[in-house]
Amino acid sequence: MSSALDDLSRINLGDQVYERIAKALLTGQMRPNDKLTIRGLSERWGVSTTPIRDAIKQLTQEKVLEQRSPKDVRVPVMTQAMYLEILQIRLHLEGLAAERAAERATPQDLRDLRKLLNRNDKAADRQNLALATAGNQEFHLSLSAVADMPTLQKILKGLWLQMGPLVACYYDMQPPGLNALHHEVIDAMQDKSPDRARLAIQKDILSAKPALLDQITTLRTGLRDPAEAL
Amino acid sequence: MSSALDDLSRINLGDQVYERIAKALLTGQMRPNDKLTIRGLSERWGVSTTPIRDAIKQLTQEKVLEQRSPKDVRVPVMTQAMYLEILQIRLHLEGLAAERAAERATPQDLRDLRKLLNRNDKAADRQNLALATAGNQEFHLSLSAVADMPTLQKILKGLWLQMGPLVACYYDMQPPGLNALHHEVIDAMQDKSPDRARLAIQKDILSAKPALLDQITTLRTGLRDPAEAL
DNA sequence: ATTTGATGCATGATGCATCAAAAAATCTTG
DNA sequence: CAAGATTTTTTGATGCATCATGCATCAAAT
Repeated sequence: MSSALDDLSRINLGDQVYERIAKALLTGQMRPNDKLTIRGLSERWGVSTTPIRDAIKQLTQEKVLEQRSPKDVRVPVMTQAMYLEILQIRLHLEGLAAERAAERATPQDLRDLRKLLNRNDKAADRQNLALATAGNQEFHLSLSAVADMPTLQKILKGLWLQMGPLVACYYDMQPPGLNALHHEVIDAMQDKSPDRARLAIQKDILSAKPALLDQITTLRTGLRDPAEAL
Repeated sequence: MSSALDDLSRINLGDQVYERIAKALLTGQMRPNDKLTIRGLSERWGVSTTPIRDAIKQLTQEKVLEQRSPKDVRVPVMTQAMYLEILQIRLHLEGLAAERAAERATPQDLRDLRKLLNRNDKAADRQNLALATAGNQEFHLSLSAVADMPTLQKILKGLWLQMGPLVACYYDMQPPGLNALHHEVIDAMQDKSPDRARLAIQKDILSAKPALLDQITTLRTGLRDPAEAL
């Protein structure tokens, strides 16, 4: 299960810190507008400054973290424009991934995906937020894995990370339910219907749109500058 | 003209080194299979190890450079599979950029783009490879700029960097000519025809496909391991 | 009371020393 | 002469000291 994590102690510290920050963003342990400092995380996690600096630099470059000023790096507050842009990109790219995945999926791939979906459904039933959000993301990314498109997967991973804090905040108050559309994607893949698979995943992506737009407004008004309270 | 470059001395060294390596890749000064070492570049360019390390780390993470083993970072040799994957992604994303650009382009945008194309045509006439390749790339990226989609542009920039060494090798022996399809893209934008703009840019992207596939085969046979020469 | 300027602290950038791992070169042995 | 073992060299990762800069705080002047 943790084939990639077993070697965690072997790979370099910077990457470990990267994953740690990524996880914190995805699970809502780091919230929009939170400030990150090299020395702060260094002391908190007992790691020297260099690996922390590496990780923050990379995340900043990927736009997962935002550099507001030379010494002020924060978890970005998603704007509506940014969300809508990411949405368009995802519709195209995840649609592409679903198509190709439908063309290439092996019986084993389909079994694995169904197993994953069952796990997600159970997590949703039990209101296990962390597992449900992680599972949801894993499903979306696994399409590009089945499609055998590593470059595409890397791009999508980045986009998911950017949306991470927003989604985490949302699930925080509005836990996810079962996801029929995910099952429809797999059914389409099993029928070798790229078009249906694409449409299903696109519909799934769009289904979250209204709620996330709401969440964006909530966050931005909630985090409004105290000065505006006049 | 160099609004973003005036502050070059102000921004951090790591980013300067990043740009320098990027330029070297795009202009063919660094070739596929070339090995990069921190200390090597450090001495060559008179910069300390830290900024070089930063730049190489970021480029490696973006898959612009390839980490073959823990201490062996190289300019990747593009595979056919990788090229075809990037091609699919670009068809979708640059198509999207062209559509949105066509919807939003202002008269000023159109003037700027035409000016750019004229410059490119002249560069092609004069067989100025460096200018022609840079200009070609600038045109493609400017579509996402006009579309006002910064996230999309960042993704496309990364993909272009990945293809950089391949394109540089190709232009090296097969200089580019005028590009009628680029003009067609702008004409479509001026007519506010997103569909035509998308089709034109997609056609342009595909027009390079056969030649680049050839180039891939050439490179891979040319760089074949000496051991195979039995 | 408000604004402005000076001072000190926090912080990122950079350079460098050290260490362990990898690679290269050299030597040994069959 | 070849293949393996061993030594030497190269190299990336990490930690840390230093430096320049930005920010906040506080006091003084208006």
